[in-house]
Amino acid sequence: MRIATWNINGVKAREGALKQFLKEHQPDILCLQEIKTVDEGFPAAEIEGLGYNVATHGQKSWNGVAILSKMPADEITRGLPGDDTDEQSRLIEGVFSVEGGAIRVCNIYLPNGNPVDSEKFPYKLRWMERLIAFVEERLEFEEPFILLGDFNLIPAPIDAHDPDAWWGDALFRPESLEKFRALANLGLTDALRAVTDEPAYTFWDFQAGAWRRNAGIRIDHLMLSPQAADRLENVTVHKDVRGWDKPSDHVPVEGEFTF
DNA sequence: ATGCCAGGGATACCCTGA
Repeated sequence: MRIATWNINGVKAREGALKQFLKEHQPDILCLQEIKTVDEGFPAAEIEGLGYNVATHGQKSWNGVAILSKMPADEITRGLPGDDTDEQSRLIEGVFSVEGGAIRVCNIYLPNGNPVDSEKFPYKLRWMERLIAFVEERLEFEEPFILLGDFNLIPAPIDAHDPDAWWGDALFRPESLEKFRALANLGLTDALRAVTDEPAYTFWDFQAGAWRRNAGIRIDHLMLSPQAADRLENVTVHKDVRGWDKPSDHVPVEGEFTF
């Protein structure tokens, strides 16, 4: 089974690219972030026409996440617990039956957190604390659990073309990375780093010729419970997608599993 | 220190992203 994540940066602007990717690669599950629409605005009929089930957790203008899957989900959960006042749509989780059991796929769009002297940075850190509590509970199930999406976190200097340029940024601040390590230390494996020690970027800014200069960062991740990590075969970063017409600034990252 | 570019929504010399 192949499970992918892609920050699509607006599903309405990217409908053509989304269809092309689904047709070319046929992932079993594709998790989207930044759909930037309410549920009713998602082109569900078109995607269902390609053989996918669609579950969305949308929001007007910003954020919004979705899970596309060839098999229907047994269960869908929307929203991150822990703060009833948080209205941002940044988490959707699906449970899927596989041979011999079930897998749980949790799709997140973790807050960016910039600028760090604004409310956005403490919101990011609090969101990560809520995520850690949520994942801790999920791991108690001791089942294949895949936490994937746009983490807005650069895990290590190797994950940036120019790490010095990111010093002080919310994506690379010590406070942010400390929480990322706390999350990983619950027992999650960074899938990409389980298969390669080489740089592999997933985001290139639209600005300043970042793509042309390969000035990228790795911020889209698949984090695996032990039961999922045991079944990991390979990870593919679909870098070519960044070169398509009217691309998103992120590219799809796909994990291949034996279930 | 700022804008670079892009999408959204309603058309704003505006907001957000990373």
